[in-house]
Amino acid sequence: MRYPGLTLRVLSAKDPAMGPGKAALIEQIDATGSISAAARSMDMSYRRAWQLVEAINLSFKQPVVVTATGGKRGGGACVTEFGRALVAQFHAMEHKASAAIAGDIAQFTSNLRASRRK
Amino acid sequence: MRYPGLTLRVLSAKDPAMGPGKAALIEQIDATGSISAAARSMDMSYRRAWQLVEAINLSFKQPVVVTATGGKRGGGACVTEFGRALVAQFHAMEHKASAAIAGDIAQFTSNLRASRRK
DNA sequence: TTCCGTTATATTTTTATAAACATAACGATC
DNA sequence: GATCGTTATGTTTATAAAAATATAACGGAA
Repeated sequence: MRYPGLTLRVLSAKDPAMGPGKAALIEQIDATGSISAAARSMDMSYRRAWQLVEAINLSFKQPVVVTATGGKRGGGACVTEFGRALVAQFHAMEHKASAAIAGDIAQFTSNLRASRRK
Repeated sequence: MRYPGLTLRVLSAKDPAMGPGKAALIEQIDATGSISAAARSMDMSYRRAWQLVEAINLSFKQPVVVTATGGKRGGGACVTEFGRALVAQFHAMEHKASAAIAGDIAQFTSNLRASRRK
């Protein structure tokens, strides 16, 4: 769901270990089995995706994505059970927080001006 | 309150009309009576603060900050009652959302590695 | 009419971020 | 040992964001 004109960062960090973008990347890696395929599907450069994966793995005590090089299909990447649980918990937090303020959204957005042109 | 290693954007927008930074700026303008004093207190350039104020006022149907030029003390800026209500509601939403996931935070952050040194 | 601190705005410069490009290494398969 | 798609990494270029710099205008007060 998309809300116009409002950013509510309930939690913040200068260099967050997890966020909407990283969660989406992990899910695409899980769906495709490789960093490069995930990057393609998200219209992201492989380099950027790989750097995000590196940052994610360095942030947590346990690995979130494990990779393999070479082999019959060139290699690949897998999301660990720990990683899946992490993403699931992240989404659960999103939903809880979102539900808690659902009633306020309409009131708030009613004050927004209809989008001005350029 | 500050949480490490996690960004949870419950609401998002490409060009948000309101967020933590803008709310803080409005509060400083309200406390100091001028955009320039607010900018100084936040270690922000006057230009940047003014641009944020302009964007805020353009975003909402009613003015949030009203300004005056010249005069005995050079001019100044005031936050409208509408603006104060807006900021109050924003913080109320922050608190509601934060409270809704307070129980998940400790669990989540326990998975974070102790901050690696550069 | 000169002074002051502020609002308001344009222009330039710097910095940070992202993108683009290039290439090495891996290892199973044939 | 040649091939293939992937991981892994360095280097360069382009773009965007921020900062710095500069200046005009405002309008009371002295």
